[in-house]
Amino acid sequence: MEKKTFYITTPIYYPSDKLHIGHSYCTTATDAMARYKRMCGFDVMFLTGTDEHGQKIEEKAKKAGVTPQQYVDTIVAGIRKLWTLMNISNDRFIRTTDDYHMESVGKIFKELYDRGDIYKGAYKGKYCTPCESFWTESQLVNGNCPDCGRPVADAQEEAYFFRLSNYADRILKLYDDHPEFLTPPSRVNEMKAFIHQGLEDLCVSRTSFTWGVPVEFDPKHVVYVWVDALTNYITALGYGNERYNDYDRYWPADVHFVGKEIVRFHAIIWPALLMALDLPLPHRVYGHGWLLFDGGKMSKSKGNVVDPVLLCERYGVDALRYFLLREFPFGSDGNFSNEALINRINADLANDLGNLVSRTTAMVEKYFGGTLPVDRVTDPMDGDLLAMANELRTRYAAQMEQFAFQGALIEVFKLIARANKYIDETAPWVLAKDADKLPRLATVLYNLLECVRISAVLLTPFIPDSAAKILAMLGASGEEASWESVGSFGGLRATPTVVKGDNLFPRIDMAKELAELALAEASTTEQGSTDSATAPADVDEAEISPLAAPITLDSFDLTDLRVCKVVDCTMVPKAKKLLLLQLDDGMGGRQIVSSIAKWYQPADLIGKKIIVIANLKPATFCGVESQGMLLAGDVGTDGACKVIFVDDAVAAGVRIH
RNA sequence: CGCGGGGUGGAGCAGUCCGGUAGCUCGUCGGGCUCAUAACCCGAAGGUCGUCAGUUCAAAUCUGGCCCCCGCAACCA
Repeated sequence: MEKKTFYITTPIYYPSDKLHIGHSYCTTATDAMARYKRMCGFDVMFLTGTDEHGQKIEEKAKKAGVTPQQYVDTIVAGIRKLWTLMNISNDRFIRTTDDYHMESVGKIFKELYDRGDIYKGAYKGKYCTPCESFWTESQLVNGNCPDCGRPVADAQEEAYFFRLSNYADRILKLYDDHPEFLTPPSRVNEMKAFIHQGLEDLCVSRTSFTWGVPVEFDPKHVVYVWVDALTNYITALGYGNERYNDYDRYWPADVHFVGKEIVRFHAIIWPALLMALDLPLPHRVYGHGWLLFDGGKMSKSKGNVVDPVLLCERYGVDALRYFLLREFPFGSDGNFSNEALINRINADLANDLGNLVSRTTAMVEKYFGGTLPVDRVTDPMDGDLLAMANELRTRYAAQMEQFAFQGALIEVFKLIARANKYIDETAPWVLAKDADKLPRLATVLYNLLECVRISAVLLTPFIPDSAAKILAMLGASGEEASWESVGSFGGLRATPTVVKGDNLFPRIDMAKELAELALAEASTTEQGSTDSATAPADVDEAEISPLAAPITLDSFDLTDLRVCKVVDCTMVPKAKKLLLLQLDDGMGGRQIVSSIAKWYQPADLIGKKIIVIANLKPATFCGVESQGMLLAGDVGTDGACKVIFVDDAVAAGVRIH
């Protein structure tokens, strides 16, 4: 009989920068699911890859002085290395710059055009002639070109459009007919609301850049992201190309794992494209949550991007994989913190699992020289443990089938905790003192080994290397390490031989580690960019950023600092973070905007004297011009700051030097 | 009325779809054990589940209003 297939994908990532922990999260989850399904006997296809075209890459490459292809090649090499490091078991890796993919995209675009689902229209926007760039309303800064600041003009560009609007009804029906299509369910409401706002046809080609798949029948156009990126899920199987021949075998996909920010593309645009092509739809799309850092979104400018490579090096791949999938419910956002990571490693992996393995194997060696004898004496007090072990696989599977990684791991660790308790209840060290009790002792230790074995098998998708080490200590391989063998208690042979290994997960000294981690992250951040040093994690003293490069007095004099009196202060309309300050600068007055509304009320500032960079080029925020910047010192990790106030004796307008 | 997520013991979270004794980890306090990675086991303190109202025999859970926090949206001066 043919094995049942299971096709699972991650999004293809955009290689404009190094990947961060958020990408690792999604990919690790996908990997765990793929490994789980393989263990259950499915013929699994696990696909990941990179989305490499587009204007942004083109620009980045230009800045770096390399070709776009050279640029992405470097980044993609890093990504593949990261997945190797993290033990990701993808079966295939697709790049949208792969020739076979580009060939397929060309054909798909043409087919959609021939079917009438793609038509030629005009893309309206704002055009900056000197920069030769199109911008949307929302990209403009103060109504001007965001690059050069010069005025833009209404313009239109010829473009091809996909008739997305035609599919609104069919997509709504899809959600109703197949409630499992998009999960968790909260995402469905969001999509319905979006569709009800009215779907517009989708721009699927551009002429303003060239880094993409050319439109075969109109070569000044390149295919824009949607048709190029989303179709990777079928081109990687060989749809429209000769490179692979797996489309019939694996399509439709069983599940696309995607971040919640791209649910819309996968739950609206992708099904619409497939409908237009008359192809079957994926069974499920799962929109997982984000990892937040200190409650805020990770971003480069906040300096809180967490580097997965660094964490793997310090704690091991399995510890990181375990943490990511145990700490956070997959469908919701989660707060990443170094403290939580270390805490989780210590509490679960070191204290509970690692220590259980250690104490169990140590006792088998100590009391029986490593091999259990065959004589047994059971006791009613074993019942609870055995019942739990018997049920575990069923409970675990129920969670895994819902992509509830956290729930599945909680189930396994309930057995691990129960086993630790069982040691206390049975007190093997007491049994060991009485030769008559040795059969009972052997039973106790067998029960423990068996629980360890079942746990290790079920943990394999999450912590593959460590689970393998545990099974090796028990001498369990082949059938004794199989999914079938953990369906009920007793799969381990009666007289196992055990070899105690090294500590699987050494305990981590929290205080010491947090301090070192803060330093390590700071140094990687500095290498990567000019961003200020990363936020200190639970370190008492504020982190002091490194001294800037020396300057001359002349260069300092370029900065005109003035004492200004705050005459009036109000909130900027429609802005949450901005205060508008009217200042007496001794030169007729000026206004500045400052993003300190979170920490200062207008009343806190009125009448005070502050220092302003007075010759800073004016800029506009939320439609309000700011003619300078006030000085303030950071006091927190979230941008909190204290304004520098000046002694009232200094008159407004005085230059600071 | 811009869109979305969230508010549960000191901290971080589960539970909310499918109402029925409020659970987990860490921390604190007390006890036990000595096989083990100063780990493990037991016990205790600590919560009006943001708030107001409604439905119900019964609400963290369902309904409506309000408050607060966060992300995104032209807000990193």
